[in-house]
Amino acid sequence: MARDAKGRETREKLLDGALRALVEHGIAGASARTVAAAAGVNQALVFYHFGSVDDLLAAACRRGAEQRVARHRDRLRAVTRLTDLLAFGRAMHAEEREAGHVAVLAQLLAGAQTHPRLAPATAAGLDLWAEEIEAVLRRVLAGTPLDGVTDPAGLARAVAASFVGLELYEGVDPDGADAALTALEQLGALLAAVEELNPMARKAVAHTLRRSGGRGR
Amino acid sequence: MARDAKGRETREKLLDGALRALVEHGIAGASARTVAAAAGVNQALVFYHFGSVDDLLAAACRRGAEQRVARHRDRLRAVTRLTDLLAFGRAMHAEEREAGHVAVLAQLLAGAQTHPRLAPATAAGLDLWAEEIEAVLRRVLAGTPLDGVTDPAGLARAVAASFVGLELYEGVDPDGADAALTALEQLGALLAAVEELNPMARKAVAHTLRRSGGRGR
DNA sequence: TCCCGTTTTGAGCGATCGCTCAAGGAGGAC
DNA sequence: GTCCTCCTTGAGCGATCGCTCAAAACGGGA
Repeated sequence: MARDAKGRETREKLLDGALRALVEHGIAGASARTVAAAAGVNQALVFYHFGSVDDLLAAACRRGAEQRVARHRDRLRAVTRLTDLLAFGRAMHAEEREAGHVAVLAQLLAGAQTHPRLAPATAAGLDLWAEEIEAVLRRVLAGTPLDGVTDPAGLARAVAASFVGLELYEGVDPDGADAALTALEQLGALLAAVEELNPMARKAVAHTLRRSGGRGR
Repeated sequence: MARDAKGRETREKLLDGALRALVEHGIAGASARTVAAAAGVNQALVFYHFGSVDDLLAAACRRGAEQRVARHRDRLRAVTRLTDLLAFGRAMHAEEREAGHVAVLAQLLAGAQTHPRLAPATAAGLDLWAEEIEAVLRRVLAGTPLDGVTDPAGLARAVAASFVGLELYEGVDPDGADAALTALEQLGALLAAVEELNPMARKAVAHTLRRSGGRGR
């Protein structure tokens, strides 16, 4: 093994171990010893390489979010309609669950409420997702009556936040979470239906949207 | 103090202290000692009255959800339009935040992923909210083109889950959470606009909805 | 070969964890 | 008064926490 590659490999092991420990034991059980055990290294290396447990978890959060986005980026970018976006969300969620990656970001978000050092990392992880979703939304909404009415950046954040909530929900009530996802798909069908309206009806919708202010409430 | 009222008062103090400790220290910091300190009682009473820390937190979760629903039930039931529902959500969230009640349910949901004893209580707490929201949705959606297209029970769960996600989001990125809420309000304006369409356009929307299947995807 | 900087190790520090326990109030029944 | 039951207390158990440290192991340059 090359000299300079040793420390780097250990860091990789610790980051992977941190994500695995978060899935398995939650934020409360992700201690230096459990993370190191999951990584197969000595627990003192957590502090040698990352300084503290919180800093390791923050780094793992960034890495986890990047990996997850990378796993699904191609399919997310292939989305062209709102209903496809929801179908993508359901499929991605099922796959992540199958692979045991679920709720890591949610655990870190919960921990960030009381561990200030985790907040920037979790916010960055969410933003990574939100930016991907925002790009899709901008493309999907362009030309529809919704264009210019809804803020794509805000909507993307809402979608990202909702997904975190749904992942947590699924952990305590899978059936309820499934019903929620189905209802959202039905809601997406409404938005898609507006796109498919005949020109006159579509014009009426657009007009009503403008008249209602387009700024909510 | 009457004989039978002593234990009951201690239990009340512990439940309140548990909620306060959850807000202040998060699920990871809500130990028997911190909860008892917040309640102003001896830590051994946690185990005398509730058996374990997890059982106390579960009871506090139920109580917290009930109290929160009770605090806002009147105004929630006064909601008659979808846009009012979102405005209510934003106002309730701001009030709860002001009062320091935010993210308790979110903390418990995160903890429930790895503490099986918490899962039923958090699921029940979410359901309490979802049922209130579901009743409002049934009333609000009745007679609109959305009636019969979207499942009110599932949609209510989606709303409840999304709100949990948004509370967590706000803890790490207040501006992003605010943008998300605004975007949702804009989305609500679209649904409201459909309600306000002229009869012909509205009929076209309803027809398109039926043609698109009404079951999502 | 020896040296030196990096990495790894296992022991151990003080603090906190969930929980138990023996001991002692504080009413109410008699 | 004497019980009896419920409630409360402070000490303390073993385990785990984040983190530190001295010493060993290792690999490359001289």
